[in-house]
Formats: sequence, C-alpha cells, structure tokens
Amino acid sequence: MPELPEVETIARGLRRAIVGAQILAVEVRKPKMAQAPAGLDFSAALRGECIEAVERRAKYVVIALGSGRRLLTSLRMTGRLVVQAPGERDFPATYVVLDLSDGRRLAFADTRTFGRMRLIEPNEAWDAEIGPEPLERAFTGERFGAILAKRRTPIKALLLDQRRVAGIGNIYACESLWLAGIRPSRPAGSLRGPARERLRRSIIDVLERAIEMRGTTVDDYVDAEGLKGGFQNALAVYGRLGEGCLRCGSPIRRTVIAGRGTWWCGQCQR
DNA sequence: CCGTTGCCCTGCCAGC
DNA sequence: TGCTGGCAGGGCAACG
Repeated sequence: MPELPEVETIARGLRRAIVGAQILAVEVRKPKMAQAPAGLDFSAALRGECIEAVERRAKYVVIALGSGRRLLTSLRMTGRLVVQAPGERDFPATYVVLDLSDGRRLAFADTRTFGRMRLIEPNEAWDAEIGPEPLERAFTGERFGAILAKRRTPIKALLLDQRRVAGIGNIYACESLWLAGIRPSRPAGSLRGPARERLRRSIIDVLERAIEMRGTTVDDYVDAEGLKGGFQNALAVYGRLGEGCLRCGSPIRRTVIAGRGTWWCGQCQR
C-alpha cells in the first residue's frame, strides 16, 4: 500500500531513470485510469512531451513535463509504476504504458484498478486541499498543534485525512501512534504538550526510517525498479494481531477506526 | 462546516 | 476439494 515512504522511493527511482527522456507514444488500455482536463486527449497531449522532473507530493508521484503540464499518478493500494527495459514482459494488469525515447517504457499496472493517472494544466492548484508535508520544515510543533486543536475526531482518523497532514496511510499512522505511546482512539484535540510533540517526532522518525529502508511491502508494493521494500521487517504493530508488543510484551490488539483496521498495544498506548 | 459511512475493485484466505 | 464470505484500503461522493 504505497504511502509517503513508498511513493518517495518510487519517485527517487523514476528521477534517476527517466528525467530527460521524451514520451514517444502512449497506450491506454483502461480509459478510466488515465484522466485528462476537459477537451484534452490523454495520449495525444502526452505524446512528444519531455520529462523534466519527478517529484512526490503526499501520495502522488508528480512528473513535470516540458509544456509545464504535470502527470500525477495515484497508486492507491495495488498500483505499480515501473520502468521496463525494451522487450521486457508486461506486469499483470498493466493499463497505461508510456514509450520513452530510449526504448524503455514506463508502465502503470494495478490489479484492483483503483489507481489513477491524471494530467494537470500548468496553473492548476491541484494540491490546494492537501495538508503540509510532514518531512518538511513547515511541519512544526506549532503547525501540528493548530491542526489538532479542538478536533474531536480520533487522532488516527485525523492522521489518515490528507487535508490535515500529507502522505500518512494506515501503516504509518499505526506505527507512529505506537512509537509515541498514544491510543489511536484519543480525540485529536486532547493531545497537547509533550504527548503532541512526541507524536510529531514519531511521525517524522517512522517516515524517515521507512524511506531509508525503501518502504514497506506487505503484499504488492514494489519500487520503480520492481524491488520490494524492507520496512515490513521493522513494523511494531501493523498486522501483528496477538503478537507481543516490542516494548511491553502484551498482545497487540486490533480495532476499527475510521473504517480502517487499527493495530495497537492496549498496555503502553494511552 | 464537520465527521462518518459506503463505494469502487480483485486477490487471498479462513471456514464449512 | 471447491465454494463463499469477509477483509484489505485511498480517495471521493453522499449524507445527517
């Protein structure tokens, strides 16, 4: 499930691989997965574009194009964005293929077809509603405090809300709350002082360590080279129902918050 | 405005 | 063995 660390890993891999390449041809095999602004044809608009940069914003891979347009990719749960050598076989469920000038291909595959590519006009403020990047300087204690203040929603639900903080998904929400020793159901606004600062630092720490280990592969995730991540071996709570807490030994519990499975330690998360 | 619920979609797996 | 139902979940729409 690509979240911030996985998307960051993919974006870094793509940056090395495809910046400077030109898009020669585009094949869309499932039209709903390749969206363009009104009046534009996705394939025709991309044909001939140069790839100038690859960035990440929240859980989106952002490919900056010569025209000033941008190609966004949202991988959702099972999406893959992989660079393939000439003649290499398709991944299963490959739905959009960009043929590059050097013969390689950028393939977008997704078994569950929840993922999307979306072409964005140069001046479109597509990320106006998305919250601050937790690994940037602007994610200060003061800013985090303002985001949590007076919110009665469970802190776990708030962390998953991309309008509040960018890039955190279910795995890293669970892991950050465990590291900070905070119960996932706690009202966001009840976190103040040291607990709130512990959570902010835990979010940053967990995301940075996960990026170092090239993300978490639970089942599907692979990076731009098709390689699995390593952080699944460092998970403290996610998916560990009934196993011992790494801090206190009591069994990890599972509940549902905001419609998502939530793993946590009833003993040391308060 | 705010917060919650349901839907999209397929693969996997426990249970019968 | 083969089927079925439940679960996995990011982002969005609909609802109260």
